[in-house]
Amino acid sequence: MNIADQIYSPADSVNQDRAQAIRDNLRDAIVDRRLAPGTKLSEGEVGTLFDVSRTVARAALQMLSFEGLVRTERNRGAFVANPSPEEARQVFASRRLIEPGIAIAACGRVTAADIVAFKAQLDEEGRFIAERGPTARRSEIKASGDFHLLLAAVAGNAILLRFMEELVARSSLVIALYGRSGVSACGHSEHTEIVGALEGSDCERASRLMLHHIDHIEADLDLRVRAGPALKEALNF
Amino acid sequence: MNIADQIYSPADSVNQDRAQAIRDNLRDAIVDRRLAPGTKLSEGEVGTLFDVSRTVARAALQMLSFEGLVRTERNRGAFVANPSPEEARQVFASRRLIEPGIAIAACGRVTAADIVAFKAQLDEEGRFIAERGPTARRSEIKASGDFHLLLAAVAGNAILLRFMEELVARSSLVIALYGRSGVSACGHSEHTEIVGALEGSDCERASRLMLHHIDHIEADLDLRVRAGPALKEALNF
DNA sequence: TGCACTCGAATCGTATGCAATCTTTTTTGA
DNA sequence: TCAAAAAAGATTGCATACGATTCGAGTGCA
Repeated sequence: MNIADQIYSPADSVNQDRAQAIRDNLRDAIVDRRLAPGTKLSEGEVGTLFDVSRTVARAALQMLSFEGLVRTERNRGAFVANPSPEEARQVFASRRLIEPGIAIAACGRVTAADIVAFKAQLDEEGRFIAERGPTARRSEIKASGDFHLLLAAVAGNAILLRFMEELVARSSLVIALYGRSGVSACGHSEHTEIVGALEGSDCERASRLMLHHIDHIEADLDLRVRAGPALKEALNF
Repeated sequence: MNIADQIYSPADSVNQDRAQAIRDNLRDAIVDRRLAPGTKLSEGEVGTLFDVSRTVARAALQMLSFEGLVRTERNRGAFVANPSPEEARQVFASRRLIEPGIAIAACGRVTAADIVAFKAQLDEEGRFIAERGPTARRSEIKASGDFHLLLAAVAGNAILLRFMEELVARSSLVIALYGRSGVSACGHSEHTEIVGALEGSDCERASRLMLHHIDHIEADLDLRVRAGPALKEALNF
């Protein structure tokens, strides 16, 4: 359990029903790539898997569809989203627009307690990076996304936090598809630098570092279309 | 029918099912204030009203809930959202962060055809402002929101467009609750100026004008808490 | 009169069933 | 042998049914 979760999960989990829990579960599975893009998620299958009726499974899939993590086709079913290069660009364009501003907002509101939380977060990231094995890799991916979410949480705007949740999740999908280095391309050292800027209340620098950071992540992608989308689709089943 | 709709509706309406249509209908009703904040939207009522089963009505309400236009309470029902002053501030903080960037993006991509569309949009706004009566007022509110959506559509980023759809809708709700001047506070002349900047390819100016524009809208609000949220709730039924 | 309690109406949460639609396989004819 | 048509199978879209929960009115008791 990480800090960012502790901040924004309560509002979510207290919130509603079983559908939410299933959504969270599937979301995590998609984000840390246990579910490959294109994987079919039939209502019945999800239902039996979580031991609920199709009604509830359907609601969970609908939520994921709103977040852009799942694409639904009428009378065909739901599939883990398979973002096109163009969508990938839009995800990162959105992050470039929003996250520097979030960094500034967070910088203006950050408390000593927040800094402690950030340090803990960085430690956790570092631990997973040091470890070996696919489980550690998955945790590392999640942790590096959680850094950005923690920043958004500190910024104190629930709406922007939700937008960031969506963008971070979709980024993970994009990196899974188009990342060059198999590992999470989210530089740990850059996160550390950003926290340093926050600690020094150098908001302008925090913002600039964030922008560069996003550029670096995107630069690690190979956004050329590969083999045409039709074939790509075909390969996924 | 306005231009912005023509741009982004197809993807929506082709998309799914009847639930989407009901969502659009309710959304419009909320946005142009035929449904007051706090109004109860029971699944059964919505279902009979649109002549569908509760299943479909429920799906529509779930969508609205994701967009923040409707608040649902477990085992109690759905209500038109009643944003607090704090939420209102967050809506506008988000817009201040995003829309100047959208203005720049739009400025860099705007075509002659887009300019024509903008002019048509401005004309429509002007027409509704000149007209009298509640219907014209509602159309005016919608049109002034559509200006911002058209700009986002021109910017060419589907993700940001969706974010803006949500923010514009919630803004309308906020203005309904906290607006000082009964009328839409979205200055028509400022829209005109922004289009002028776009036409002259003065991106920096377009961005600056947008920021001021948002500030002006927010400045027209009275965000003091009135009589406590509990009483406010009580007054709504 | 005031308070606690019980009962009932309304509404939601969830499961299930049937029809419609899409996909795949089989059959049929050239 | 191959292509086109037809049937079978799987999955979704939607409606309906039933249990669970909440809120409020009415009742009994102090």
